[in-house]
Amino acid sequence: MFTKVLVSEDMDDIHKGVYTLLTDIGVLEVQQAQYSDDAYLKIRKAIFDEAPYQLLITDLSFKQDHREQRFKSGEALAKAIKQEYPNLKIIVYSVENRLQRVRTLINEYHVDAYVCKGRKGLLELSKAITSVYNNETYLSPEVANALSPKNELEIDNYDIEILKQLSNGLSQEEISQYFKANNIFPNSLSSIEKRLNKLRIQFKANNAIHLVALVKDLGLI
Amino acid sequence: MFTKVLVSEDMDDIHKGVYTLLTDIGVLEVQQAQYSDDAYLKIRKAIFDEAPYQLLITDLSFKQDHREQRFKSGEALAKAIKQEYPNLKIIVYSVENRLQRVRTLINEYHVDAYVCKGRKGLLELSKAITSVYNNETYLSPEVANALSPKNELEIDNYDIEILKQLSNGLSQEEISQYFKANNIFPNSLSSIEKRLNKLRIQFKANNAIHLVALVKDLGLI
DNA sequence: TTTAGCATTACGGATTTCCGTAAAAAACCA
DNA sequence: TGGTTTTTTACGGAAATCCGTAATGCTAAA
Repeated sequence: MFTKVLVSEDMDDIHKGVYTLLTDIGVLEVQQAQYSDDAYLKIRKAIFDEAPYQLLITDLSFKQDHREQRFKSGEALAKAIKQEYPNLKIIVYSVENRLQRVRTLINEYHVDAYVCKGRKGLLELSKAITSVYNNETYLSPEVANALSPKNELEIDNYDIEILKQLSNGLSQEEISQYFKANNIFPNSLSSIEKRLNKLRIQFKANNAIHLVALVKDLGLI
Repeated sequence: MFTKVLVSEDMDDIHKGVYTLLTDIGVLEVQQAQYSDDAYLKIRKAIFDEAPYQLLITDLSFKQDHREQRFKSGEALAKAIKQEYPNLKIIVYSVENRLQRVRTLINEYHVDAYVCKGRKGLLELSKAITSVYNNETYLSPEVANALSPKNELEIDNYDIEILKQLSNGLSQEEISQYFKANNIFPNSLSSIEKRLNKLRIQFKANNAIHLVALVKDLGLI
């Protein structure tokens, strides 16, 4: 079993639960980082001291306070860590259950497991730890189908960008201007209209307002 | 100190933190309910058995699963409980930090304390318990100013209703129809337009889409 | 009762969105 | 290469919005 684990989690009650779980399954050394930056520094230092962590369990979102953080989220942290230290296993433990985000974390950042906090969160976390220890990836049932594609048929970054700008108050004409200025294609007003129309149908939205409300609720933007 | 406390919280790790806190400060009997409906039933049963709880600590949002719940949220639970058993103290313990919701909970549902989950969540929860035990209300610092009015100058329920319907995909004309059908005044298209215009100015929104996006981010709808 | 002030409604024109069709351009493929 | 499909752009009319102004109605004060 792992012997040295870092838990990056800012809420102490959740950390308490994770901590007991880890000690229960025999992890000797469990450390907590309340800020994502602290986690990063601890990981570096541990490597420098030649006593590296074998596993990082991290939340995705951290409450803001006065301290300015270099890593704004667990996502950024995970990405950086995996790039620099691909050997360090990472389990993301979060309430977030958006498939899109899970997909990015697994496919692009190559984290080793994704566990949804929830009623059975700790139980699943324990499973995840075992799987990861055996070099397998693990996904909570709720997001298990995140990796099977064909889901929510292809909303790409271009779509997201339009929706974002729309929710920022730009008119379709202004979005067209903006795309032209930033060399994003296609960028004619007509294309923007067409794409929005496709999205409206896809999300069964009555109009652009409805559409933006829906995708905001889904967490796509 | 309280002797019998019910914690309505579906995540077992958070519950673990709260549980240790409660036993640490000397509460003898701590029970957990993972579903809001369970909490309601336990409270009723305890009263029926003449061993009522003195305090309910509840989250606001519960993860959904197959079991259909009568109370969709901690809000509904708190409201019902306080109406039927005003003597039972209630502390809401949630990540949610929208002033509007805190205001409703305190002013309309008369919960006794509102604590934001966060880095210092458990600490604040402990303070809240003491305050509530002394018949005082308690608010986390983050939401302390929720009760001072003059905030976000007068967005009333009528405004909220318009914004909600708008985000539901109704056109302004349809909202007018809807208001007429439900005897909400004013309900002419012109009045709706005017009110939306006021809101747009107030929130510095470029258009209706922008407006809805902004108020959704603020958690007003 | 009259009048002033405010809220509600009505109206009209400019702009934007919505939606279908079609031309132009680009990508694809024997 | 020429032909086909797909993508992008263009255009036009109907509907909805944005926005100012004006008419109507209601209430309270003089």
